[in-house]
Amino acid sequence: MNITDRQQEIMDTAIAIIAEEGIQKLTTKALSRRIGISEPALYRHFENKLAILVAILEHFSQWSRIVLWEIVESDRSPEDKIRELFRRHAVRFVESPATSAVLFSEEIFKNHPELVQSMTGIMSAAEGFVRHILEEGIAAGRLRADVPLEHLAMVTLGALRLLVTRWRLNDYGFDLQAESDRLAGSVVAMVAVSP
Amino acid sequence: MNITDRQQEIMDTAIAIIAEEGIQKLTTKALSRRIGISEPALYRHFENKLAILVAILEHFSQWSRIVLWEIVESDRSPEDKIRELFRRHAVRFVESPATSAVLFSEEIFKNHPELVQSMTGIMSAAEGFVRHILEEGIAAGRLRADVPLEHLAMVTLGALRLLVTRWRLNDYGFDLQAESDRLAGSVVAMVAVSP
DNA sequence: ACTTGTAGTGAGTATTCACTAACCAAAAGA
DNA sequence: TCTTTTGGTTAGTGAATACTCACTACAAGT
Repeated sequence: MNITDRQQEIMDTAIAIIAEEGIQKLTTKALSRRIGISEPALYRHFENKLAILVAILEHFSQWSRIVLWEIVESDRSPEDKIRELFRRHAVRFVESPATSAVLFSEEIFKNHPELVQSMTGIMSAAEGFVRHILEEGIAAGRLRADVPLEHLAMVTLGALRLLVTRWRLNDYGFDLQAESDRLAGSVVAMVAVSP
Repeated sequence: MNITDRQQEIMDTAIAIIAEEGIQKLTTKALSRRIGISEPALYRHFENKLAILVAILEHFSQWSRIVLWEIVESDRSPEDKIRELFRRHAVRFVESPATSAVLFSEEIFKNHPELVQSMTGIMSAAEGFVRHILEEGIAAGRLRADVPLEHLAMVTLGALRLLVTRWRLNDYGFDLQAESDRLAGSVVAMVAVSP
C-alpha cells in the first residue's frame, strides 16, 4: 500500500491547514478547495476523513522511528546524541513548520481514540529511545546517576517540547535551529555529571 | 461584573466536557443537556459560546497569578519555591483534573485569536514568575549560573508540563502528587549548583 | 395591585458538516 | 477495438451547529 502523489498532497495540505488554522478548520471543504479539486474527489484517495489523519500520524511515526534509530545507532557520545536529537528535530520543524503542530500537540486528536493511541505510541517510542541514550551515558559515567533515569528523560524531552511549542505559538518567529542548539547545550550540562 | 452561580456552573461543566471529550465536543447542546437546562437558557448567562471560553481563561489567569505570587512572596528558599510550584499545581490538578486539560493545552483554542492571546498571556506570566524565583536562587549562589536563566526556566516548566500532559493522556491514572514531588526533587537537583 | 426583570421553554433559523449517488472523460489493458 | 479502471464532476443527503424567536412562570419592587 504505497502512498500516491495525490494522497501525499492531501496529507501535506491537511497538515498545513492544521498548522495554520487548527484542527477545527480541517474540513473536507477547506481541504479540497485548497488542493483545487472537489470534495468527493478526496474520497477517491481516502476512505474517509479519519483515514487521512491516520495516514498522517503513521507518516510521522515512521519518520520519528527512523531518526531516533539513526541517532541511537550512531557512534557519538551520549552527550552528542542528545544534541543530535535536538538538532534533527529542529531541522525537520524548520523545513516544515506545520510538522511541529501535529507532532507536539497531542490534544488535537482527542476526539478519536484511534488517533490518541497512535499519538501515544509515537510519544512512548521517543521516550524509549531517549531513555536508551541516557542509560548508555549513565553506564559510561558521563551522565548523572543521582536522579532517576525517567526524570532525565522527562527534563530532556520536556525542554525540547516546550521550546518548539513556544516557537509555534510565536508564529515561528525566532531561529529555532539556533535556539535549539543553545538549549541542547544547557540540557546536556544539566544532565551530565558535574565536571 | 461578578460571576453568578449559574455562570460558574456553566463554566465548570464546559471545563469538564473539554477535559473528558475535547473541545470539539463542547457544543451548546452537550453543555445545556449536561446542566439540565435548554440551549437558549445558556444565552441568558453568556452572550455567546466564545464568552464562556473567555470567562474560563480569565478564571485560570487569576488563579495562576495568585498562586505564583504567593510562592514568589513567601520566605522559602529558591529550591523550596520550585518544589512548591510543582506541588501547588499538582494539588490543583488532582482536585480538578479538568483544569489541566485547559491550562496546559494551548492548542485547543487555536481557532480564536482572542483566546490564543489570553492563553499566551497566562504562559508568559508563569514564565516571568519562575524566572524571578530562579534569578533569586542564582544571586544567592544556590542555583547554577553556568546555563542561561531562560534555559533553567524552560527545563523547569517543560518538565512540569510534560509530566502533567502524560498524566492526562494516561487518563489521570497515576498519583500525580507523588510523581510531581519526585520530579520536583530531581529538577531541583539539576538546577542547583553541584554540592 | 401592578409592573418589571429574571430565567426558563419549544420550535424554529441558516449554515456547515462528512459523505453519497450518478454520471463522465480519458487512460490502460485485453 | 472494446472494456475496465482511475480520477474527476455536479447535485444532492441527513445530521449537527450556534443562535434567535415568541412566549411564560414567577419573584421582587414600588
